[in-house]
Amino acid sequence: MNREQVVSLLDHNNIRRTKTRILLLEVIANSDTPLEARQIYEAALAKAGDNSLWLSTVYRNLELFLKEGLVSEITPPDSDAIFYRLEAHGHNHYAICERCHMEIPLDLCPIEEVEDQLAQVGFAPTSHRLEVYGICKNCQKISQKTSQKA
Amino acid sequence: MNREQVVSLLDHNNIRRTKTRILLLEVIANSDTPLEARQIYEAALAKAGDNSLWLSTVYRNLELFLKEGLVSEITPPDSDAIFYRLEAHGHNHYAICERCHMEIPLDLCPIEEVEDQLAQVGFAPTSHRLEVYGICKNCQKISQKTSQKA
DNA sequence: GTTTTATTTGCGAATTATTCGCATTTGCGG
DNA sequence: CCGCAAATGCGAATAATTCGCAAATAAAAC
Repeated sequence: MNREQVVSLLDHNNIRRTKTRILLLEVIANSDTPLEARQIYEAALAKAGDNSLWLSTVYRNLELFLKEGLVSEITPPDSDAIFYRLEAHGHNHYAICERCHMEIPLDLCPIEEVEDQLAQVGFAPTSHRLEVYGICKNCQKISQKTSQKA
Repeated sequence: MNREQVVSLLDHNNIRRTKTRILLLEVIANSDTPLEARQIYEAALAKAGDNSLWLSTVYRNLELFLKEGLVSEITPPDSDAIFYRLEAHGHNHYAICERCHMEIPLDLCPIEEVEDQLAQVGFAPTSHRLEVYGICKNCQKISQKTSQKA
């Protein structure tokens, strides 16, 4: 995702387009794995040359992006880290590798199946997500090489 | 879930049954909403009379429970709080109210549908979860009463 | 049912993550 | 351009999480 696309993403959501926000969104959008707040900050620093932004600003903007639905966060089932990723336009179905955190988007949306059940109890859904955790093909290979006995 | 059940849960997972762990699991298991670390700590204190445990111990045990798969954590899509709940024996499909955090277990498991796709890319699933966020019936009522105009 | 041994906890200190406050700067509509 | 609301720089304050180690405790071995 290039700068222009990021900018129009901001515009469409009525978010003022500041240097920092464009930078942060570029980092998030172009990462192939979700990132922690700290990682986003460091990547942004690296991308821009030192001293160009502040950690508190990262937090403030992550909060904003979250609220506006531009990004979403996930936590793996066996740790308590929080990772942020671009919220891909209603596409909340992923397989996520527990080693490298790579995400594989899933085509099928299983929400229809449960809608009946929800309707019966009067639950009004606003969003949903399906996450399949496991080990991706590549990481399987790596662990084969690594563990000759264990 | 009573004390005995909690104890056997620990036993089955080869976790030493200490006073603290039983207490913590009881709190988690008997809450009808997921709780934050701090809340678990406070509820446990209240349940046991003051000074009987320490926040760092709560963290240590949550980490353990997570690793052993006794509990799991979730974060709502629009905040970065981490909530812990009993991991209900492979039952990872919930509708979660964004107001009161109540969970409604879902009957259907949609994982089979995506298995083909995952197999094609060599992804080996270990766990999955489906979360539907929204507003439960009860909270809908409340907001009707509250907001006479807005 | 004692003794032994490895684990867990109490407790506070240390570290890290997150939020706040406020003066200065910056987007953006007129 | 000008003005104003919003955003950022920056550090301080607060909250969350982890660490260290001696004392307490659970399960194993006797």
